[in-house]
Amino acid sequence: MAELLTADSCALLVNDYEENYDNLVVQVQDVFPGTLDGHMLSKTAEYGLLLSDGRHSVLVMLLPKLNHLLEAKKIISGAFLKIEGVRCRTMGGYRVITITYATVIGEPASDIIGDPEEISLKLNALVSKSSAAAKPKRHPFLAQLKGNGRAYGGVGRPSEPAGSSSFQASSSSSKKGKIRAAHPHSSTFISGSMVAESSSTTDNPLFTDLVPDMIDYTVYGRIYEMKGPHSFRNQRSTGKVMTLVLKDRENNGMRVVVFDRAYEVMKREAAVDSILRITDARIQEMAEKFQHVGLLLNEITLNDTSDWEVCASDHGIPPMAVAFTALPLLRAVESKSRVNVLAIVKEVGKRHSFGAGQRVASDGAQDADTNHAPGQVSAERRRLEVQLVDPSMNIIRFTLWDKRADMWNGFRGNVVFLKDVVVVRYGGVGLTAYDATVIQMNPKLEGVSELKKWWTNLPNGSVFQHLSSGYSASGGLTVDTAPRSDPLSFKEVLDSNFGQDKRVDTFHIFGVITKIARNTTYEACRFEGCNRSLQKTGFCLTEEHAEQPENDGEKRYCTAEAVELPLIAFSPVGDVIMGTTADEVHKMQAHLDGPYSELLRDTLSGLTWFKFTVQARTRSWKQNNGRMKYELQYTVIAALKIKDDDDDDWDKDEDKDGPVDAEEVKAADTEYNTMLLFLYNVRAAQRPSCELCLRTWDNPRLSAGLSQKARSQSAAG
DNA sequence: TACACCTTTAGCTGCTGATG
DNA sequence: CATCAGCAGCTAAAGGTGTA
Repeated sequence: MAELLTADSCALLVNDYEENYDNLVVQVQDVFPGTLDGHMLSKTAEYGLLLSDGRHSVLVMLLPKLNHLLEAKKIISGAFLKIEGVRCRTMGGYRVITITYATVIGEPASDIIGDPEEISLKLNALVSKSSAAAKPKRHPFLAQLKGNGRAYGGVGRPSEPAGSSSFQASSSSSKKGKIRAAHPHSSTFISGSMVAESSSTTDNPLFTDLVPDMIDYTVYGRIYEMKGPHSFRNQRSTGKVMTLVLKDRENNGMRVVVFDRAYEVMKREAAVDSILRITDARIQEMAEKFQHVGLLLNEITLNDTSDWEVCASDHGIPPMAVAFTALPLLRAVESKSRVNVLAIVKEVGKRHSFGAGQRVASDGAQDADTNHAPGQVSAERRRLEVQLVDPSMNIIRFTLWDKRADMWNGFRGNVVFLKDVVVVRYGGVGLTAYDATVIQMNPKLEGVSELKKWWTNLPNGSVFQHLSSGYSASGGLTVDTAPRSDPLSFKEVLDSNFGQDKRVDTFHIFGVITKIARNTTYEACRFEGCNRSLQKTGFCLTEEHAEQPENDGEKRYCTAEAVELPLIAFSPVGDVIMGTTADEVHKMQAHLDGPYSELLRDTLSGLTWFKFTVQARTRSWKQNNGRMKYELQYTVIAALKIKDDDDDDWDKDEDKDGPVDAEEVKAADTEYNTMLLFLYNVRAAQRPSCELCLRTWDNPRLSAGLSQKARSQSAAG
């Protein structure tokens, strides 16, 4: 049995920063749940193993994805484990070894081979004599803060009394020698009997070297987190506080608490990823309630007298090591979760300006009484939509609001790093920047150059799959971004539950416009992205747009077109449908017999096929009688001219989401219903009633489906 | 004035839960 | 001199386009 074991494998695990092993076999001495103060460390249970090579034993963590080996009772005391993947970190002054890949070999032995002595994982950090030496630090993962020792027997074997030789205690029993704080690149190999040696870190101390009340030091760290400031109140005082998490060059996590004026300066000058120099700031033991996995047990506090600054140099601190969530995985992520994303900017939409009132709650109608009176001047809200891609060939929509939208400075092809971006579910999965979200263009992070290379070498005509079911028309995103590639027939749309209840669905349909109405334009605010009308009052009701730019007296026009189903298309999509800008259409409209009728004739020729991207959603609003009304609505959010015999302007390059060739058009012709787009006049006199709309369908089944849908929707309201 | 359609985030409140 | 919760869940507050 003993011959199975690899000699000195425990020492290898402790000292070697290798991540892969071919033939490292150890015996499982013990299995226990990883706890901190009696609590499981995370929602995913994490387990610790005491592994033995016959001479020594070492405490390791098991990556939760290997928990199935425990559940299957394969990893039990006495079992032999072939370790193939290992991750080794320094945390809280301890070596934390995590087994990332292992297989169980052979049959478990009935007893433990030899009389192994547990190797301490405590690093020989520099400590002051006053406090830290007297109060031994605790292993960040496995220490029992109440000093009860390791919690035995959680898995695979019956309960056993908590050993007096707790993990912490065993570190003090390291009579055999201490482990040197091995540098990752150090080739020094320590086997069997280990050499006590103190690290020479006085010149450039690590966070592990800091102890309470220490003075005469300077440390450097990279900001990983920035929270607050938020208000607090206690018996003695009230104030505001900001908390940072910094990591030093060996990835030790240090909490930094910023008080008083210091947080104002910090907020102004520093950001996530900034390097901070801190000199002689107060160090104190962290209150238990703030202790957290990955953080040292001491913290630094800064106030207005503290000596710190943001540095330009990284002082040897490696780039941020961040765990990213790949785009396709976001489909499975709970709404409102915060994730980190590294992706390529595929498209940047246009900033859209709209008002901030008259909100009807998306979930439930109860708070709809916050409705604003129409025509009242109100503040502006701005939205920007960005499409991100990664090598999974998926696209996701990233939304920014107001200041965040203004501050966006990314372009197509940029690598963007989003830290703590929020997963939202609105028409499929999307991302929204919240206050805490950190946005960095072209960051210095691992994986960035690979990502850039992937984007640069992407073959032309590559097809992306959209994870969001849609995006906003007002974002001005190009039509080559397809939420779904296959077009639906009208019947399929009408028979579906698209857009019902809280669903927001985006899909494609093919169609030919056969009827079009006049006077589909109105004079709009001249501020970019704002579609509000100037017609009634002569000024924009958005407060910030009160002063209209002169523009040589030129008016700016927007299209507000409604098409049947009922479909709705505003600028800029309306412009695509019309084949010209709303401004031009408006000029033409002045002379009905001139170019406008030509435009209509061309548009209605039946030769121009469109691929429409349509978004279905149920809208709700509060009626005057206090009851809610619901209506299913179809909005055109993108229109792509896919075939026009007379039109040489058809830009083939525009169609990047897959070939839309003659064959596809033909398929649409035969497979799908011919869609009659009746662009009716929004003016009352010429606006057909709903009944009239329905009668224009030549397919009675579709008409029936539509009117039934309309009935059921109004019945719901 | 009523109706139809567009649809988010910040900030506050109040609870958490093992232990004796 | 020492100061610090965190989170889920709820709610307020934020305009714009148009017609009848």
